[in-house]
Amino acid sequence: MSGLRELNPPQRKAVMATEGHVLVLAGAGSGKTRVLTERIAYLIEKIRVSPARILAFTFTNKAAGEMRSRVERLLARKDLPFWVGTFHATGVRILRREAKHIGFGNNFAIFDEDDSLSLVRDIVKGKEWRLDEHPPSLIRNRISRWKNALVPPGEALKHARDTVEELHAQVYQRYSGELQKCNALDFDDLITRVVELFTVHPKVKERYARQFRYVLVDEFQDTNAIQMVMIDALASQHGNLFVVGDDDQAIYGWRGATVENILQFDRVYDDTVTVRLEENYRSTNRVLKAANELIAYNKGRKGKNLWSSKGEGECLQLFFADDEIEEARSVRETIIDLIRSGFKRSEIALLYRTHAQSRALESALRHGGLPYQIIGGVRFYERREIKDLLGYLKLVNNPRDDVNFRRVVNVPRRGIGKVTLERIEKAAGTASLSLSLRKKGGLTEVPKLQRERVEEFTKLIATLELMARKATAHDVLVEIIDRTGYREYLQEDPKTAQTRLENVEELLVETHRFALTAKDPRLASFLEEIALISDIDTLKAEETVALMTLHNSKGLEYRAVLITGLEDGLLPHYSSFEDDEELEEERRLLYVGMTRAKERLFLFSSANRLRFGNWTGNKPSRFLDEIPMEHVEVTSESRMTRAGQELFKSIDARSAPQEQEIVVQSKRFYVGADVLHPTYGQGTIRKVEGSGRDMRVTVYFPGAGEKKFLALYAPFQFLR
DNA sequence: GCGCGTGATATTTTT
DNA sequence: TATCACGCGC
Repeated sequence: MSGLRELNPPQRKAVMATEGHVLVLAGAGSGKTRVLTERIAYLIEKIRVSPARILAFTFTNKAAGEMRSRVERLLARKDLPFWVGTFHATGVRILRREAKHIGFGNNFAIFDEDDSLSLVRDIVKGKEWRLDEHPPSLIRNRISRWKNALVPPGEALKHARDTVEELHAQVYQRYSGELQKCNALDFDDLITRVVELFTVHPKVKERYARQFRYVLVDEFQDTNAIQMVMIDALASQHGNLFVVGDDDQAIYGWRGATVENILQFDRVYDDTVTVRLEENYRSTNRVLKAANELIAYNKGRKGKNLWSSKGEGECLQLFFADDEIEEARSVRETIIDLIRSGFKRSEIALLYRTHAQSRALESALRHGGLPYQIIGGVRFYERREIKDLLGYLKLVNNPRDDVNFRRVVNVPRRGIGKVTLERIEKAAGTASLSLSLRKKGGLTEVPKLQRERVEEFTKLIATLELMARKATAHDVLVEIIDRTGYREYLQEDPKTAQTRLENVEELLVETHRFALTAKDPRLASFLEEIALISDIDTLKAEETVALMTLHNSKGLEYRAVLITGLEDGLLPHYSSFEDDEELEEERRLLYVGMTRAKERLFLFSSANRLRFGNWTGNKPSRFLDEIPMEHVEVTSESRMTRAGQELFKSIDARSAPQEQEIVVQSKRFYVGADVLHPTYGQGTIRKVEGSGRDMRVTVYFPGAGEKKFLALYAPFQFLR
């Protein structure tokens, strides 16, 4: 345990406060992963806790894997049986054992977003509603919200607030029935069903709560209400709950995450010990100060001030471009310069607000011959050909999966169209499609030719199913591609054939790799792995520049970070303009991006952008006004562009102490604010009078008494 | 049952 | 720009 000595005092406190409720407010780069791993190691080695009695939640599978290997390295042991995983993965783990209590087989399938959406779409179609009048994604969202509020399908109708919602409630009811029929759970179920299980079967809950003597949660600011219920249940027996988070990095409010979990924690558990980690080990002070000043504009926060002993560092660089092509070009040149000055490609990240922005950037990088990897975007597993093949694999793994039956029954085309499918459904009644077809003689209404085709398909699936019991996922996939003539089918369209075939090959490589490395190489295990995989989990340790959204950059760090698209409408995004809280979340998003940088931070803003094939104009992000210009160098190229010239006028105006600046700054002058004065030291604002240029503040300094200042010229630093 | 043309629509972020 | 639902004609 030599690691303990290397921790700073608050970190050590966080590691060693093993009993009761502990809330760690961990600023960006303050070593929270370190604290988590040291704490687990400490529990196992010093407190002598059996590893199986420790449960840790992480935000991604990748983080879970890293945490496990770091703990094992610390203790120089292998295969420690402590639980670490995402909420979803942990939910699956529990539900696999307890499925019978909630009326499912323990071999239940997991419906991904797409399966679940298809099911909603099928239900809407089945009701003969128009898809454009009843958008499946909207309904799916509504269902998700009901589920997360623990409203069962039977009661949704009562909760519906208008006639449209009443229709959605009908879909919800049907949707639940269909899931049951398919022996499948959707993403929401993986958590809500655990909570339901614990409510209906307190004995089961008790068993788990007794097992887990210590529960730890990372990225606590991005947990939602139902996850909190799950955490609380699991920690209910021993009451040893350790959560780590940073309210300034909460970026999943739109997904139902609530900072209230952090803000209320010490009120919910009155034995809470709070530890603050404010020393940053990641970034230089320029980066940190710029980020601190920006985030200080947010109101709803606990407040903290990060500092670093890493030295001043280099200025941030800001580049204004006329359009996104020029922006991409300067991104490329910046990266090339960085590499020339000794940066490795893998030490550089390129971030943006929306996936759509990656196009221009990718093309510039390709032209510069710069290898990159892109996280997310059009995801591999969402491509048509991959979905088809996975559809087969899913159906083979779980013949009750009607959603994937419908997806693949006529792919490649085998003459089973709409009408035949309807007849199959009618004949099946309430039974699942694939299974009912295995009984002879049901399809009397289907013409002979079609019936033979259906029988052939049924036989194919049954054969593959038999095979899948022993064979690897890879072998089953090879068989599917062969038997269905899937390659030939893709070749029918010469325009897309090549890329699609390459994707199929990639899937084959993927399953092959899985067959060689996985503990259980069989189909079910493969499908489970890919169901829970997240974009960021696919980030490979390669010598490439990483491209990703700001959301995906959470938890990562890079020597150099480039953030593009600092424009009003993009960052902050349009959708947040109306709502202060959403605007604050956008600000946090930029804060998260900025604090990923260890040494160099580059910001890019473009005056024009191509949207749906039309050029549209954008103003520079309002957040740029909130980053103090003393830490920022506007690149000389910007002076050359039209956009840059315009902007210079406003920046020059801004750097002179004028009305505008005071308006922006004024919200920082309020009674009770702590300030630091170069000669008088620390003080507190007692009084604020007037506004704009004439604003006066009275400050009380313990060493020097009360002093009055004109806010405009007050040489304060603000403390929190 | 299938293919094709047309027009509407999308880009916010995702476990 | 790229994709997809829809409807028509074969």
